[in-house]
Amino acid sequence: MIKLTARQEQILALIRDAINNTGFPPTRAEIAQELGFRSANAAEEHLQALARKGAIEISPGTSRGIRLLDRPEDGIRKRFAPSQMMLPHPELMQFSLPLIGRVAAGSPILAEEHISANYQVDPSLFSAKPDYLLKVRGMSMRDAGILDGDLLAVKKADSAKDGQIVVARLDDEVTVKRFRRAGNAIE
Amino acid sequence: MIKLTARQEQILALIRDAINNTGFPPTRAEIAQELGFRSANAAEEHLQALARKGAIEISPGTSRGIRLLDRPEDGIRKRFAPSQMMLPHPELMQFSLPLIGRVAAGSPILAEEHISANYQVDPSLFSAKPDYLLKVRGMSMRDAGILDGDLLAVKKADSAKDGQIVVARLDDEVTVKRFRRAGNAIE
DNA sequence: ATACAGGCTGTTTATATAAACAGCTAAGCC
DNA sequence: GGCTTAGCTGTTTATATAAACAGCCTGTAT
Repeated sequence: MIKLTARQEQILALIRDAINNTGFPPTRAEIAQELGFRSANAAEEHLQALARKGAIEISPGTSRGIRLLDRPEDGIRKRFAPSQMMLPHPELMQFSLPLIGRVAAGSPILAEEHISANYQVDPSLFSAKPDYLLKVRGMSMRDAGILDGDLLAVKKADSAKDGQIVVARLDDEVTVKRFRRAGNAIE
Repeated sequence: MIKLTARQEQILALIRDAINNTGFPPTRAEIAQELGFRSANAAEEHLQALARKGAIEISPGTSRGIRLLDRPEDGIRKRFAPSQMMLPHPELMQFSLPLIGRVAAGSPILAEEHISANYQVDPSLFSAKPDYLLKVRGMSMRDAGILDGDLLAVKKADSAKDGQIVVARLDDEVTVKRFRRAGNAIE
């Protein structure tokens, strides 16, 4: 797929969110409102650009006729679901991680109510057992290779080493960051 | 949920198919055409009936504003539990990490409803046990080697070191970022 | 310097769509 | 019979929505 601009990635993420949250794709007007555009035509042009680049497919003349052309990315479920039922040998056992969704300020991150799903995770992918999964929103960690929509396997810990990527809970916010302490300052 | 008539089940199946095939719910007219109705109002009434019985949810005034309300089976907890009950050998123990999905404002992040799947995760890949998994969306962390669709193992922590990549919760959204504190400001 | 793409505002228009209203039929129920 | 529910046809209307057209601005490549 042709590379997208940052703004186009944002539009794409917004469409994904809309589908996940409402069950159907957004209209041009809804996209414009969400991003603060004064004209819905800005959204229209972004959609055209995304279609040109193969990120989405547009059904002409159809309201909300936006289709994501992402990879299915369901291989995870296919790979792991069966193994869970079998559990033949301990060494082949897979483990299941809860995917944590968006959380409002003040609520415990590991509350059961925030678990949107459980995934079977391939043990060979991790050196230590994570405690849960987080879906990444936004592009702020692009430089660290963490992209919008990423699933973060989170492991609880009381301390973090310098340079480690951690999930920090600051006040009401949970943030994924690379831990780097400079004197008393925490980045 | 109130029991549906055969015809209503058919409508519901049609809606499901439409979403799976096109990516968005059908209009009244499309439902009518699919089933051979001469009037789209027949579809409208079926939708109203389905909404009354709790099978779907309708967004008034919204095109294709149909949302399926069937729970993707609450077997998440059931599937999740077994792997924890076995734990044959401590040293071979695998762990199950839940993939957290969408979470409404104010709800606990690890709620069962937010777990979209469970992944089998290899404990050997982590130095510490993550708490959950997050799926990365977008390319914002590309420079850190975290790509779209990646699973992030998130570990809860009370503090973060400078440079660490952390998961931050802003309002309703979870963002993965590199933790960087400059004086009182947190980037 | 000039062309061009990305990203917008603003306006307009044809049409897609939800949704109300009026009827009609068959089956079940008291 | 009178009443209700499911399941339709047919018509109408207000609005939601896609999509074209005209500009403007800012980089960046040529």
